Amino acid sequence: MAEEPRNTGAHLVYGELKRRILSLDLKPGERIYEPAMATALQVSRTPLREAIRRLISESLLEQLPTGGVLVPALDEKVISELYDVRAALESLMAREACANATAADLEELRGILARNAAMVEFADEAMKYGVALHAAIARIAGNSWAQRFHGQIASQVERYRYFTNNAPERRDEALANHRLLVEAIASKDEEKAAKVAFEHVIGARDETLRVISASGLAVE
Amino acid sequence: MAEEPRNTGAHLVYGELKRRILSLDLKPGERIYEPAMATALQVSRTPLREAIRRLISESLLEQLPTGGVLVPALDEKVISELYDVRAALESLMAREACANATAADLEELRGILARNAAMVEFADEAMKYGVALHAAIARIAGNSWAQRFHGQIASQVERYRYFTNNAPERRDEALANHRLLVEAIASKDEEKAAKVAFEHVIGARDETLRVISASGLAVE
DNA sequence: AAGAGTGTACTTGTATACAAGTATCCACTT
DNA sequence: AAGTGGATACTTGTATACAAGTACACTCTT
Repeated sequence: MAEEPRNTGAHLVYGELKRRILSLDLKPGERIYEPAMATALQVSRTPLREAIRRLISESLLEQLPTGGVLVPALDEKVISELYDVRAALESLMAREACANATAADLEELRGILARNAAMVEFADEAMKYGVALHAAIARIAGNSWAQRFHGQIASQVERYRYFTNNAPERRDEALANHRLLVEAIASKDEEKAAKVAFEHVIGARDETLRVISASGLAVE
Repeated sequence: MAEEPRNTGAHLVYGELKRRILSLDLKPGERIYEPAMATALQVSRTPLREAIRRLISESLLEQLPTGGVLVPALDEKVISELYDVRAALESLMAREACANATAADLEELRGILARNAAMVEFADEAMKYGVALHAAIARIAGNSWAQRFHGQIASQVERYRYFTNNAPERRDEALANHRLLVEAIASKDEEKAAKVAFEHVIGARDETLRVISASGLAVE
């Protein structure tokens, strides 16, 4: 995850393309033509290709057998897989956070939790502190590979953001799970923490799948 | 993991560089200079750079803040992280295999197990069937993202191959764990399967760390 | 002698020209 | 009319030339 964003053109192009993909500004299924995109971004094909290759390696772009490149379609099966892997990773990080958390760390977690609770009626803020909690746990766990994979998963899931459920009762449930998680970490109960984290994410998965099957997922 | 290895020069170079990195033919800490490597591999810098970038994105190469590229050093902390993530992923796949395994799948797993048992006295063969068992479970689980990450982890671990313990008693223990795992999958006991897989890999981690601290890990 | 400054050799980053391959469209054949 | 053949326009893949930046050594100063 530790990105050194060296001010090279390829990195800027990477960031811009990634932003467009995650925001669905570049539509799923849409093909990318190098010359057109290069002129649009005002760079030559060389740094553009570098950015494209990197995005392919993260599955934020997809390579056709013949060599063309396109934005991957959205897919219900894939999102289920993503949440499952995310559950496994967050579960692991919760477990490792148990072993590593200092008193100061626990204070930080409880602080985030309190802000989360205070803001639970505001969807944006609640989401923000939820993410902050996960980030803090990831930092405490200190497993760079878990963080890296988790970051890739998060990027993927971002494309399905439209289908996540932010209803108030859902936020209450998340908050309750977060409380359980922090307390498990505080009591150094690895098994409990791992289990709570796992099931929390699985719950989010099922909820998202429910929203998708209700609202319909456009796949071309 | 589904790689379409299109016969492009960049892919060949990628494969060759990866092979050299994993075999420690390119030594940890060694820097890579594009012009020299390009002439050595008889391609221009363009496909070489493409391969290098891809390897960087998999952390099989490392980029210096100033732009140079080198082979990452071996590091005891990292290998612990790798095994932990691997444990989480294999645990997940074992769980998912429980849900998906057909009678034919179980037969396949038991077949591999039997061959593993028959060959337990031969290190290479035993290792081979161990890998085959994990591959079969991964296939049955059918989670492409878990497989993808697991593959990356496996590549990383490959560089530490020298430090893995292949002693006979170690192989017996692995076989016993594999038996437990297959039986858990056969009985559709997700929690059991997940737990056995997790602890099996954690055991391998501890053994590897023991070997490393005994034999000493050369870091420059 | 130690340090700062400068110049040179070499590195990576980018643009562009070219080669090879793919798809599409139209004419032509059956 | 349908299908096949080929020519054409356009795609991606590669090589190379060039620009920008980095590191290192050497000299000159103090």
